[in-house]
Amino acid sequence: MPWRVGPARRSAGERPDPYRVWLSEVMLQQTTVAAVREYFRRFTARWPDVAALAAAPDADVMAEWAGLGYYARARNLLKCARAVVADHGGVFPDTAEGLRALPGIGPYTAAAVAAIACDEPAVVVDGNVERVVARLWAVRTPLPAAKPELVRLAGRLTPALRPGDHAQAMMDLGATICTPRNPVCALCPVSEFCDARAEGIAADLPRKAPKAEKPQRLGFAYVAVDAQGGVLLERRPEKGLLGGMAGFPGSVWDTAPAPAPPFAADWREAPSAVRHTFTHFHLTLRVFVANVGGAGFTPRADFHPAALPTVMRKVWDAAQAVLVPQRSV
DNA sequence: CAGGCGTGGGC
DNA sequence: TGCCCAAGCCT
Repeated sequence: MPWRVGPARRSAGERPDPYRVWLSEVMLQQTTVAAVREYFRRFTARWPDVAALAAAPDADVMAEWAGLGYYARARNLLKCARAVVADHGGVFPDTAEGLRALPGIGPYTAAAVAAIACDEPAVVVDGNVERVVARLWAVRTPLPAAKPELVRLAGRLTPALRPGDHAQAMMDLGATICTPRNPVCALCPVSEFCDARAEGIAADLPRKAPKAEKPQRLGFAYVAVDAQGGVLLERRPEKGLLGGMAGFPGSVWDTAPAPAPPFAADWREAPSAVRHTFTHFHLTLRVFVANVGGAGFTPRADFHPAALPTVMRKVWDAAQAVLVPQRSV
């Protein structure tokens, strides 16, 4: 990964920049490396250190995070950066315990940053490590009940020397070889020590509690565009789904919402509804469009669909089918 | 403390 | 296609 410090520079005594390690680890929470790479590049180009990020306007950071998901991470990212500047002189704490006290840094991220950036032999346990350890010791207890046991076992493997490299090696092993389905045991460097492999149950571990079915929800979204191409946007409340992000006005999203246009107009329905799946429900949005102006519209020059969360970008895309073409300003 | 909280990719 | 999920945290 581009933000890593390679072995040559490591052996020269160079440590990774804690700011970059922290930023990458927060972005990687529940998110794949492929999805993170470009976001990491843009964030570090625009805000090269924690002081620069701390000084950034909220809306700029939320817009840059748009599309990456779990937007509470972006809100906590800013809170954390500002806390580091305000309470720690602009320097990240150099222990897992100190890091853990900051917003958006939980047990995993605190341990990962401490191990990678500070050489602290912290026990780093993410989903990959849980899987690798559960297989090595053939732990049959389902998650999340097995978590404390898996942390204990992971601690047995954690070395005093190069704990950061160890943590990343464990996670890379889980991401590339000891995968959730079809683990490639033939390529695994520790297959001879793996109890699950010996028992022929590697692919069945770790066991997990069954997940609840996602309910269907419905909603109405309204795209108003004025004669100059300006659009009506609103900022969503700080807490809850898509908190703090920009979006189009609309109804609540539940089983039988009432239409909720922001004002009376000749609303025309887009031919195709938007379908989108969130963590805990499926959503179908009917999209309505009107070519009208009004107060508070965002000028076309300030409107960037890429700064919208993905579900809202889908609404914008669906609206194009019934938008009267605008003359460019 | 179980559930809320996004998204894109892989199979 | 639809379902699985991925380097979790917060309340």
